[in-house]
Amino acid sequence: MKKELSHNIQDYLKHIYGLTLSGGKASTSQLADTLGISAASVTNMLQKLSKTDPPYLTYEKHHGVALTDAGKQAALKILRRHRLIELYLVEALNYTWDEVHKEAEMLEHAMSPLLEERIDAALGFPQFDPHGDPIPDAKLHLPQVEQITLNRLAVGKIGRIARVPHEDAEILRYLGKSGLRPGRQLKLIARTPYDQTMRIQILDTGQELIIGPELGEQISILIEA
Amino acid sequence: MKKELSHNIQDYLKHIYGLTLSGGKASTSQLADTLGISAASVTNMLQKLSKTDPPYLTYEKHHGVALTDAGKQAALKILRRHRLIELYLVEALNYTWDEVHKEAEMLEHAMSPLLEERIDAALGFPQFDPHGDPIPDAKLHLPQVEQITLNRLAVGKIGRIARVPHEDAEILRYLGKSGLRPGRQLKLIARTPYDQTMRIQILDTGQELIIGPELGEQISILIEA
DNA sequence: ATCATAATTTAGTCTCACCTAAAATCATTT
DNA sequence: AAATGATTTTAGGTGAGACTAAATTATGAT
Repeated sequence: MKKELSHNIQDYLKHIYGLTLSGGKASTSQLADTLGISAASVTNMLQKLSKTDPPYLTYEKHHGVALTDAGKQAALKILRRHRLIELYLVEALNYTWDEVHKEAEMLEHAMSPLLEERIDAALGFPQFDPHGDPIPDAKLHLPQVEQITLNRLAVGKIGRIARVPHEDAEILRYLGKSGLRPGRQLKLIARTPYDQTMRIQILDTGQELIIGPELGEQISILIEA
Repeated sequence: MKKELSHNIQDYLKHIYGLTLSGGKASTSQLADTLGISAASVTNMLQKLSKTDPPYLTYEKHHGVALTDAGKQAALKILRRHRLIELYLVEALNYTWDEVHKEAEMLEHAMSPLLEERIDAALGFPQFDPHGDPIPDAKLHLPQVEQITLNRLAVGKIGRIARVPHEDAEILRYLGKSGLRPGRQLKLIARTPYDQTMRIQILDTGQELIIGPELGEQISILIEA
């Protein structure tokens, strides 16, 4: 019943959570892509995970999957560990924010509840990881925040960066160099009508940057003015 | 060639290293016992590990195994990680020494070279873990120490505790309560001829204790007087 | 030296999580 | 409504690492 889920299964659930965050279902091929394995393998696993007791996801042939509550809980548990580790590595062990994702990916599966608790306490029960992603608390509740993507910020408005993408080390090094990190205030100077490219200014440093809409979609903002 | 060894194989090598430390070979059944699996499974794996390129151990039917140099290097690498983790947990995350072994057992397989390096540095390149076991350095060299088991200490002599057993949490809690930990000075008051039971005094606290020969074999001492 | 018992090895299975190739289904355009 | 192309599923297979049962080899007591 309260069996430990395998590393693999935890990864599946985590990725499904990520893919279904904005509402819909996750498709077999999306998962195959993000997990880096074949679609056939994914199908097998999805069928298996929909037939456990309790089931971790709802599965309908050819129509993708969504997490059940049990699946969501399991995903949040890993996510909590992942994000606590990321923050801990930065705070305590001098990691830069582009180094932590891969490391956390390995450690999250080897973390005991005790270690989770100790790290949480050592960090002062933090709510956000180095990329601004929310950390579920011990009861797996997420901090509620209201944020929009940079793409949806109106021209002339000021906002505070809440969250940046977290997986790609190269992007993170670029963002870091540009001063684009959670907590910083930015103002949207202009948006090109044709291709939606944005010109922004980071108020803390005065620096101006051009940001395309793909990246803009992945940056979340708290509106301030 | 420079393939990553599987967790399982790493565990085999680590345990073989432990069992052959004092010179001899490790037997199939010893390994089956310490690994908690069947002897048949062990035989399979040993044969496999003796036929790799390079081989990790030398195997002769019915006569046990010993590590090759390649096997020893691999074992020391895990041991280094294991012991660094143990010390780190105690120093940085408020673990007690009876909690760290199991945790390290999991984490050692999920540790990147970078994390190993950062933890090593954060600890100031330590030479011994919380139980007094030597930590191989980055080049996998062990600190040289001269120590004998408590069983071999002469009556009336004073020694400093160098090393205690590390796996059994219950023993560790007992040792901790008794003040029996690395660094403490003790004097061997008497040894019963019949059953080799020892009466010792911990000089730092004045406390006296009775220790049997099985435990005495597992406690290492630096002779001081 | 023989015999009983213990330790080890062989042989044959099992499960897990992946794979490829082929078949089936769905979605879109004509 | 049919055809094309993309996605998904089925079917069958692989390697790792465990298992049990049976066979073999070693050991130790008489």
